[in-house]
Amino acid sequence: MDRIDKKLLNLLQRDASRTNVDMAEEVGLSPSSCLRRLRRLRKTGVIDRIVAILNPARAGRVLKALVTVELKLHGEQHMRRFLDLATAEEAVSQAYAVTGETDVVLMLRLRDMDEYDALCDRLFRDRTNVARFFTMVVIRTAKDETAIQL
Amino acid sequence: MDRIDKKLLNLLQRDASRTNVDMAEEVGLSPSSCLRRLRRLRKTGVIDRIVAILNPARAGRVLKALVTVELKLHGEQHMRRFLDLATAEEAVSQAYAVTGETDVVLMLRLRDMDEYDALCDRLFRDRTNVARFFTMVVIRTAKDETAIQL
DNA sequence: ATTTGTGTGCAATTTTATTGCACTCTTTGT
DNA sequence: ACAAAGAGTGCAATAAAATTGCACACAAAT
Repeated sequence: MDRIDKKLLNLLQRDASRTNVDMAEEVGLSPSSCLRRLRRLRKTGVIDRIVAILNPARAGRVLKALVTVELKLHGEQHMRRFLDLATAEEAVSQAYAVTGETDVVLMLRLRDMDEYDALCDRLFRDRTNVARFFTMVVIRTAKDETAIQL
Repeated sequence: MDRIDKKLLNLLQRDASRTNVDMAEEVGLSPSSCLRRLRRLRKTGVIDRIVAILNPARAGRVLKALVTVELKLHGEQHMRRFLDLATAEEAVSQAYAVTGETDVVLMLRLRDMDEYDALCDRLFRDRTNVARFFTMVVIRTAKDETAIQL
């Protein structure tokens, strides 16, 4: 992981659709040498994957919401059961077990409030071990960055 | 946005490093026709960008934390000022203005607790208009999905 | 000094991306 | 109903990029 690798990773995190030839020139390497570095970065797992990021609005998920969840029973198996339940939901894009005031935090991407309502039914009511939950609807997204600064 | 477009988007959201030829075959189109669809999806902004997702641990950001922030002054300009401050921080990967108990939620990716400490100094103390903040350190990431289900 | 391992550039080859073209199908206007 | 226009497709030729073998350079270890 030298300076050139970091440079490549920064480029890729911003735009991974560029050609190898193009990036090779930018970092000052031959295309073949650059390609070997890229393959190594993927193989060693520094690069987890290359993906397309869609425009949520254009993809039909207009609403974002954060939900903090407090469980009734806090045992490992109860925690896991709830996380499994949440993870299986399409509308749940992030799910974390956390320290602090609550046990779980979820990030939702929703089509509309009906979907929210239905989701609450499945995750938070009935017999799902949830003591309390607080929903924060996202008004403005100031930053939503996939890149990690190196 | 027909069935084939959706199929392509789903493929790309999972793995955008595949070749056009490869995907063309999977969706049952000729490479040229498939390429034209991909270009259209990018041009119209359905595909926002293609990026590399790094392994946070291997990239040196081991800790994740969520912070809910309550501001003292809630005016538009105050909100904006705080969000600008937060957005400028490398360790802040997501920043949202939200409804509910708090005003702002931040997602942090940290190298260590020293970085957290320094960040708190810059964002939450001094004269930064923060009334209160609660930090939830992520214990387990059950889901962290960039894809949007179509 | 020799060996070993890692990284590099060059050049040849294979694979992909890209483009022009003719064709089909659907929609729109007359 | 019929012609025109628009959108999308496959094919084939061409341009560009990825991939690989090879010889060389450099550094660390023996």
